[in-house]
Amino acid sequence: MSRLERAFFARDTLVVARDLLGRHLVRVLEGERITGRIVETEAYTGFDDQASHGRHGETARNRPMFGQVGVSYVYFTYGMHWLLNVVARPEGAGYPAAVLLRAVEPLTGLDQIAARRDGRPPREWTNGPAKLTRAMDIDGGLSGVDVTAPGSPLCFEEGEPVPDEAVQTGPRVGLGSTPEPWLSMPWRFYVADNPYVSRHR
DNA sequence: AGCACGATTAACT
DNA sequence: GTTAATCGTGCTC
Repeated sequence: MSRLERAFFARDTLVVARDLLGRHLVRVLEGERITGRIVETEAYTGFDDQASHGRHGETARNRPMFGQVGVSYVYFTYGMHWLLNVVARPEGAGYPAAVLLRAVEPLTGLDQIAARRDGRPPREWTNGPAKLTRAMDIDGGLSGVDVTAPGSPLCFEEGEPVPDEAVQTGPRVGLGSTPEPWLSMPWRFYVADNPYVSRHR
């Protein structure tokens, strides 16, 4: 299975978020591959997106969002959760942007995932942004990783693209007090009727 | 220096 | 449906 190259991520953030559906997220851990089929993403883009971590400018935390595309951005939130993004924007675009990985369908490394998600049914292993990082042992140490570099502990592979009729969109999740119109922008992408898409209120 | 809150989850009633 | 857990970040004083 071939790896997604830098050019894949050097496109409009919304296009990349959409195109990541059906692709495989690969975590190489102690020589073993934990992989999942991506079924849910969200786009965060531009200085004006009031929901994006990049909205107040560059800081030590959000630095990857301002850097090269195809690099991971992993951050800590709610005092206990790590969330995984990958930087994506057109070449030469002068703004921060990234795609949040919200849910995957487990494919390989099931034993490793099960061990990290002990006691829970498979459906709840990776159906949420913090669940998948827990399942795949992803934390802040994996922020700023070039996912297109050979031998990287994190990468993306071609997988099988999802046809338009199987793609659904909607507002992004968990934005709380974010003002309109950003609160309602349909920048969440997910595979229709897939049991691993995250559930929420 | 202090403080409110978050791109969430799991355990309750 | 409601709420506690838990702490780094970034804004305000």
